[in-house]
Amino acid sequence: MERARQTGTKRTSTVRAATARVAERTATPRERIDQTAYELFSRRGVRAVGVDELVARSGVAKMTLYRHYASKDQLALAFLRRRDELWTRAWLQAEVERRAQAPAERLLAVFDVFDKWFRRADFEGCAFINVLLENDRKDHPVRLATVAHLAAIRAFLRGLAEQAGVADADGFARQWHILMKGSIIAAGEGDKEAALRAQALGRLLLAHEGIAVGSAPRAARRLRAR
Amino acid sequence: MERARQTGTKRTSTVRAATARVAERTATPRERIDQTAYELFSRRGVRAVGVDELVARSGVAKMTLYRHYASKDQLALAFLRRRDELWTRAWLQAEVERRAQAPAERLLAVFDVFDKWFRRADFEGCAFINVLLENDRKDHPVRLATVAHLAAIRAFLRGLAEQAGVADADGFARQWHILMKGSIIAAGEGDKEAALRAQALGRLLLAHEGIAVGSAPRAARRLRAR
DNA sequence: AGCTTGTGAGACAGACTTGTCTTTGTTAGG
DNA sequence: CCTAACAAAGACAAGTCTGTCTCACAAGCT
Repeated sequence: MERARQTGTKRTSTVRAATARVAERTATPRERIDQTAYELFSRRGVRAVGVDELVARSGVAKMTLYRHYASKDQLALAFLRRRDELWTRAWLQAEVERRAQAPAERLLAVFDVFDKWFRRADFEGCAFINVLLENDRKDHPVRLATVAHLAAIRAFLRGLAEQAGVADADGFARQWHILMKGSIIAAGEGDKEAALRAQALGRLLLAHEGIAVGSAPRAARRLRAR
Repeated sequence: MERARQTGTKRTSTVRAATARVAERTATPRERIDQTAYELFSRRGVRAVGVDELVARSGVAKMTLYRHYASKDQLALAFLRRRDELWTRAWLQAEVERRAQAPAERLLAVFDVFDKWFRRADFEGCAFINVLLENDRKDHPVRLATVAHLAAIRAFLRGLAEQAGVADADGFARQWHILMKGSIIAAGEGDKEAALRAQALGRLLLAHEGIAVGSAPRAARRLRAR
């Protein structure tokens, strides 16, 4: 079984070998831990990142980490909360609300934001889905937390659906979320147009609900025309 | 970090402790290995299953496994081929073709098959997605194989789309696959109605392509009515 | 009978895992 | 200035991981 896990930085045989620092040296140890955990867990999942690497890259002593977090699981839970703050709220929701005003337009804007995300060279996939699937036991607290954070995304969608006047806002939000998750997996396979494909399906759903939206933006029309 | 990985059978501290046999004793060692790997990898992914457990549950010596497969990665590749044979072709495709004749009806039947799958108590998720996401390196051979197997599923969808007279059959198949993958993740979160939600979106897409299909089956109408 | 081949059982190596402990600074507050 | 608290570095424990090795045994073939 191959065990190399280099993420850009080369790694020698020993764990402690020159691993690039991920967090600034100026921040407090706690902040360096959180920052490093965020970047490593986001990209590779919780399981694939060891405490040793985390400690080495944040430039912090292992005992310092274990003083702030009782276990790696606790750190994982803190990471998921941070991901919810930074990714779901400060990024996805904020970008969506910045790009459109009307609720239906905001729902469609989700996929405009995804489109830019999928085209980034360092596209990392959805950390919640990654952590959800890497945990086989259904009752594991880390897994339960990811399910809750995914439900929080759905709550945002449901709010928009209600504002848009959808009858069954919960069912609508679950359908919209299926489009989002499906497109993220497709993007992980390498399909960079996945967001536009999902958005086209979203337009059909909005139309079926009798909700008017503006004409398709240029990018979506380009996809349809090819 | 919790490390327990019990899957129904209780496990004591030592790996070799009484683990239930998964494969019949009558089969050849090679068959017992393949059978055990299929069941364990399908349910928990490759990473989470150790060679020791694999060996204990198949009732085979470790050296016997390593005589047939040079490494765990090679065994994982064999598993993916077997999953393609048993899950994709002998199960999904066969069930779809059994349930409907017309290509558009067969596309919709995918979600009828998924519906029964999602409601099974031992629903295990899509092994291809699981293996895809548990491997961070994009060039890893196991990851490349999963991408190929997912593309094989899409090829089946594309064939049906062509028969149904869809103009852009590849784009259509990718959209349909997004619905499938999204619904699988939703089912993994616990939404047992996910297949019907995705099917409703599929109906909208077929209608948009100008393809006539029969009325919604009882289950889908029930979902819409609630 | 003798020999080859495959097999089960298990010890073992070397690396990696999480988490604890000790020792040596270093820094901030009184 | 002195002390208390925090932190860095790293050894260490106990267990896991993949993969190799030996040894005994059993079936099939010549």
